[in-house]
Amino acid sequence: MNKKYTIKDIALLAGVSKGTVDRVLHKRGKVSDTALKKVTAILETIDYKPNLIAQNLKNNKTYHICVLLPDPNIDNYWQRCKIGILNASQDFEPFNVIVSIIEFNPQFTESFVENHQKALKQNPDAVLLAPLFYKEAQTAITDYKNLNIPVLTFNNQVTPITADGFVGQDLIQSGRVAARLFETTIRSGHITIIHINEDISNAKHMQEKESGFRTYFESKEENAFKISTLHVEADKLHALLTNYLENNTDTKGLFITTSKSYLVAETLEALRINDITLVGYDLLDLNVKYLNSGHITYLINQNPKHQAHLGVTSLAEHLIYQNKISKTTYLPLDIINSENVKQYITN
Amino acid sequence: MNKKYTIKDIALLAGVSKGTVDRVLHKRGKVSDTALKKVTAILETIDYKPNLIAQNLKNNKTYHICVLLPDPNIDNYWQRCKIGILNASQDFEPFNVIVSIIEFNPQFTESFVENHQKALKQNPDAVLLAPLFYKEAQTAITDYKNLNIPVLTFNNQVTPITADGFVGQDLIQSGRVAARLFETTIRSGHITIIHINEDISNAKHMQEKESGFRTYFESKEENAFKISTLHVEADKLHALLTNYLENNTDTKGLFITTSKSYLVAETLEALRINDITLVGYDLLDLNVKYLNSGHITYLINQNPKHQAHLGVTSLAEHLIYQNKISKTTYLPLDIINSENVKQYITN
DNA sequence: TTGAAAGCGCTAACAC
DNA sequence: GTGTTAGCGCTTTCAA
Repeated sequence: MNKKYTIKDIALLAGVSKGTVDRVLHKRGKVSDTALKKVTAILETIDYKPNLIAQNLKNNKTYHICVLLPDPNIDNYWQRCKIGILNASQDFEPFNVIVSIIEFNPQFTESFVENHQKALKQNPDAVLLAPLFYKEAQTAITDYKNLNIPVLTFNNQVTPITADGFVGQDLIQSGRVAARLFETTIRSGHITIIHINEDISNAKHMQEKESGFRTYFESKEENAFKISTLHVEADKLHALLTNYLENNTDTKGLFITTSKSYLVAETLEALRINDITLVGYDLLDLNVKYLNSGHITYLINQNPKHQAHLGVTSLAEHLIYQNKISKTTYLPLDIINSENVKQYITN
Repeated sequence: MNKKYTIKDIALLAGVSKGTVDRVLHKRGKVSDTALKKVTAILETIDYKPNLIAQNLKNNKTYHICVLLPDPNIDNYWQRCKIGILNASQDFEPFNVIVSIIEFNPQFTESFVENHQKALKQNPDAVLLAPLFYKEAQTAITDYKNLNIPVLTFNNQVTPITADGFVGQDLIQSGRVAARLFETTIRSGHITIIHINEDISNAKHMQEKESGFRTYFESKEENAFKISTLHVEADKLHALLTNYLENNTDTKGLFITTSKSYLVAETLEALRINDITLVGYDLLDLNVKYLNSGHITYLINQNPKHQAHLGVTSLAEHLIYQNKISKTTYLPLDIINSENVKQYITN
């Protein structure tokens, strides 16, 4: 029988008081050798698990988690992150965890720095942040560490970073997923990787995806593909791509490394091109529209909502239950086509 | 300021005792009109949310959830379900929820009936079951309903079923996902749907997938595909398929509606056929092996682990927090290729 | 009909 | 060092 033991039971068995048992369990010292031995002896024979509920009932302190992320109004990608954060926030409300969201402008490092200061002032018990800017993020993390505040990063993995953990995706592998999709869909031919630069903060992201993409093909014995790379500013994309496609009529695939693949789809639609396989990222409304129209063949879901949710959950459980924060958590790389997109959006 | 109100606060504000407030909150009657009015007046002005933790601390009754599923040793598909159940079980251990797993033999209806009786004897507070056999499942559900025990079904959606809810996948849509995968990979040609019958319990499953698969192509303006269907017993598959492929050299795709696609891959490997696109279901070890070797092109993940986890979670939260059990929960239809399979297995 | 009081399991302050 | 005690928020019993 696996009876549920309580502190009271242990105290009774060991012939000491609850207080002593508590001191032993929490290694708070001030316990005689004999008492210590008696209690540990009991603890070894039974399977004692503290009642986490009761533990937290007493703890009427409220925990404060601060999340630092880009303003979804400036970059829509972050909207779903915000939803994930709000959901997680609700989950932990009964445990007296409050989550405050601070938004910065992803176009300016100054905005990040400034809002990081704002976060510091709130004196949070834990911080979740999107380390868009390498240097500034590093400094911010050091600030928190000095104050002994646990920090978790998400979405952008910047190594070597000194945060307590990271939640996100393996971007190299994500490039390989795209590569394999092209391999099965077009089998051979010319594929162009398009990096759409809106702001510098994405550079690392895009580069890793390209690296995974290329090495996938390079590691094959026979490589039937020709790979090119194109860097474009969002506002010049239409003109440049139109021109590019005219000069590269052998183009069979386009791999867009950011969430702006709808911009490319718009161009293809305008040019009435239907025979190019387009693989991009993220379930933005506009991307989904073009996925359904067939202009985008596959989207890889970076699952921002789940990332953020997991980040908050991980920190909350660390605060409440003293759970360890795992160093690296990689989320699945979801492959989305027109037929399975619905469930990913509604969930 | 959104202060956290407690029953004590309300009692103080209303000038009554905690007991009375509690009676009002739980509509247990035995409250005078005046007291009732005073308390409800207060409740309307403030935002009171009971502390779920404290609520459950008192509840030293343990909840018992019973899960009825096929023996994973007989059909390996259910192994990951079991893991999901055990995980969820751990999550709710602190809340005094115990989960017992009862396994039946999916090859015999009698085994289901017999084990259902075993479950009944345990007098559980809630039941999660895989309704493999329509008629017998229906009877079982009625039994539980008569005893006022909430029942959730998972994995197999059998309509019209009278359970309180269902967790699983949209199988029609799942067939459409496969169809779209073939459309992008082979563009045109002959595809054969293979139903591998091990036992009758899968019939409905396979039929729905086929239906979704076919209607996807039928709804297109121009249909470049020829679709055939093949029913095979597992032990006769190799011989029959070898023969079939000899007589149907135009075969470009094979869609396997069960988790046994590795059997087909074995045959293709033996015949040294590499140019047939194979789409199957589920991340069984053997399937993953052939996914990595390239004999299987895509797998659709039915996510048994998540299904079962969600089922147990949903029931546990119903018992603990009186959460409603949602009528239908559809999980995402994950598309898996050799490059993203890893994250799905380890998570 | 109502308030007072005990107690769920755990923690922490406080006497001894 | 150690036991006792009060209290976290809520439920439930019991007297009044």
